[in-house]
Amino acid sequence: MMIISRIPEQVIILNRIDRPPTTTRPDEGLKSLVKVVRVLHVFSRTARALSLAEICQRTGYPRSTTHRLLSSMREAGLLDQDRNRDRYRLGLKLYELGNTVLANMDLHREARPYVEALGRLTGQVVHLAVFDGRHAVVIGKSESQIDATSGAFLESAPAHCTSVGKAILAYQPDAVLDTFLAEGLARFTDTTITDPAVLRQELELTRSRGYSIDQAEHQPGLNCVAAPIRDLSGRVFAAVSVSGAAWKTPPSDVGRVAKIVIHHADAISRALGHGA
Amino acid sequence: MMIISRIPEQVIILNRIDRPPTTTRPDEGLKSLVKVVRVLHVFSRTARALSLAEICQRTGYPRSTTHRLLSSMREAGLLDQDRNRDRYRLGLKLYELGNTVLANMDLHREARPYVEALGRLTGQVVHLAVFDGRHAVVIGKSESQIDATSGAFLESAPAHCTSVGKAILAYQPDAVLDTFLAEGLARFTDTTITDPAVLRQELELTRSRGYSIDQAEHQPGLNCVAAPIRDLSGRVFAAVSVSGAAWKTPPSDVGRVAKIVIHHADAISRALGHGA
DNA sequence: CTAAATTGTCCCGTATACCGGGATTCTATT
DNA sequence: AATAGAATCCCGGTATACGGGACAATTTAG
Repeated sequence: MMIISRIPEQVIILNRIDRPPTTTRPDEGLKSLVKVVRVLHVFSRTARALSLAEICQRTGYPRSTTHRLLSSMREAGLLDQDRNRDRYRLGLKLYELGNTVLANMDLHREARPYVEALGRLTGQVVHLAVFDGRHAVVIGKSESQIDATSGAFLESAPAHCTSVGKAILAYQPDAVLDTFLAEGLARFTDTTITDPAVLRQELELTRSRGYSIDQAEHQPGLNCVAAPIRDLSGRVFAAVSVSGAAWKTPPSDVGRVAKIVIHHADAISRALGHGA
Repeated sequence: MMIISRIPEQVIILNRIDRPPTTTRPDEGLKSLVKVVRVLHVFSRTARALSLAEICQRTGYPRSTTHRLLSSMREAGLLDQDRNRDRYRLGLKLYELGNTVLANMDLHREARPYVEALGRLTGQVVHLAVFDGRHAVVIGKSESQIDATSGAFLESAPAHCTSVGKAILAYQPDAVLDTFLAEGLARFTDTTITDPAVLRQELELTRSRGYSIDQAEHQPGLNCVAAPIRDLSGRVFAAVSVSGAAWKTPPSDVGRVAKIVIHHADAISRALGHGA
């Protein structure tokens, strides 16, 4: 008995005419997928394992719905469940997918020549890093380019106390920055920025001049200058930096070095298709 | 034997007679989520960027459906799209989620004492690694335990030529192994196993004796012995190994060392809740 | 340069797959 | 053993996603 849908046939023709931009909402698409992603985002480094009730509370979804959702996600491998009746956590499959993302980045190939050139030009160590929401993960280095497809070293450091981290952070949407700040800013040296308000100012400054600096905020005696790299959709997702011992890099040099770093970073962005 | 549904209601019969016409299966849950995951799995290290048509072809879904699906996934951040009308690839958000999975693993905490004990007992270097579908990623080492929450080094090597890799691979479901083999086995030394059939045999052997060995298959002159680690659902997802210079470890020692490695690996599994 | 073929996007009625209140079962606590 | 609280299951009703097909934007062929 389906009496539900009975739409007047006359209206149909008119449909094509009215194409006012306001009526067509950005329509988030599949409703269930929105829910799934929402659930995934409930997990974080401080919320590693959550019960059904906790997930309900944080998402606002009804218990029954959430339960079905979680079961399906577990079945699909997006979530793992501690034993049979216990808490949920992010699934191992996500780790696998994440590593595939990293391995498939064009950044490895495209950035190599620029990273090496930058190393030769400055005579200092150059780092290439991507952002994972919390850390700046180093995927390339002058003199020892990393090849993610055949085994590699990966080094990572918190984003708030490294030049690459701040260069990326400065261009993230507010939501990302808020999430980042929510987990706290650990101190590493006596110059590490641990006050969220101060960091926001620092990022503002970084945006305004186009490059970031690290004054021994992670490792004592080590200064760095970094500039952001954009993917072909224009989003900042990586950065390059030049590092040097503090006593070897007088403040007067920073501006000069920064220009070179920015130039190379922009070249990498272009190689990735940004603005093409 | 199997009673599918215990609802012998006579009343309902009129309304929905056909209960088990097509779906007698354990009901995979949200249909759309199954599709989403299927699409995610179409991507791999050899299929980095795919067009709508290619994805349709590989999944078998109709164009229209796939298009809607891809749009929603892009909106959700699960996929990124090169420019506006171009290919799709796995989204950066997946990388972020993957790193969260790694950071949230109890393995870091729980395994540390056992890894260190194993290092003291054998006097050799001990590695703790997890599997990402392709590589064995080292997340812990005797003498220098890695803390994923505050910055770290990660070293990874292909699974087919390391003891940790083979220990994990030996216990993976067929589908995972097939995917792994499909991308080829790179040669590193003259003992590296590059023939899929030979590797399958080797894994069979590994299963039967409970530990794996690496006879200089990745680095010349370096032998290793590894044993699998299970999470609390019983799945093998990690392994520990002991490495030593080939000339220092006579074949007669392998059995003795393997026993110790297995013992510690099992202890870690238990600490994670396996069999509790 | 035009035409044909291919590929991406949009529309819409329909069928179905999901929603969520509430009953039921299971586990933890007193 | 009894109670409370959480997780799981059920089922009617309806919102939602499906997918054929039209249309638009490319690319390739002529």
